Amino acid sequence: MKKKVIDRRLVYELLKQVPKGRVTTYGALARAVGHPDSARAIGALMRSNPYAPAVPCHRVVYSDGRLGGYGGMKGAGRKARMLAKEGVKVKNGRIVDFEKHYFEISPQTLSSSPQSV
DNA sequence: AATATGGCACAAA
DNA sequence: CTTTGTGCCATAT
Repeated sequence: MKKKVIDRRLVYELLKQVPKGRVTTYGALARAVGHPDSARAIGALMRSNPYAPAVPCHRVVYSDGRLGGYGGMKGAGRKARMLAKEGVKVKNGRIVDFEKHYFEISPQTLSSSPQSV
């Protein structure tokens, strides 16, 4: 039993590893950090985004390929614009070729020791 | 410490 | 395909 605390640092690091013009989902990100069920938690971390703008939280979208939210689901339009500017085409709130722009994050263990049990 | 909020995911209809 | 409802978790105040 380990602590069920998502490593903020790890989340940001993983997110930072997402190249420009590429997008990922909270779920995938959550998995990358070792919390496959904490997709929402990831959003929670992004919400405060203490590492902003070092962390491109705007590159994180829904698993459905939609944009998701941004500032209370109000600045989603802005997010779309940013992504479009980076090369991710967004059409009517939906990412074009989402899976094509989708970037699967590698579960890097960062500086922590994996110590698999 | 507890409540409210929130930038999600998945299933079913 | 769209919409509704539920479950999960962490943050901020």
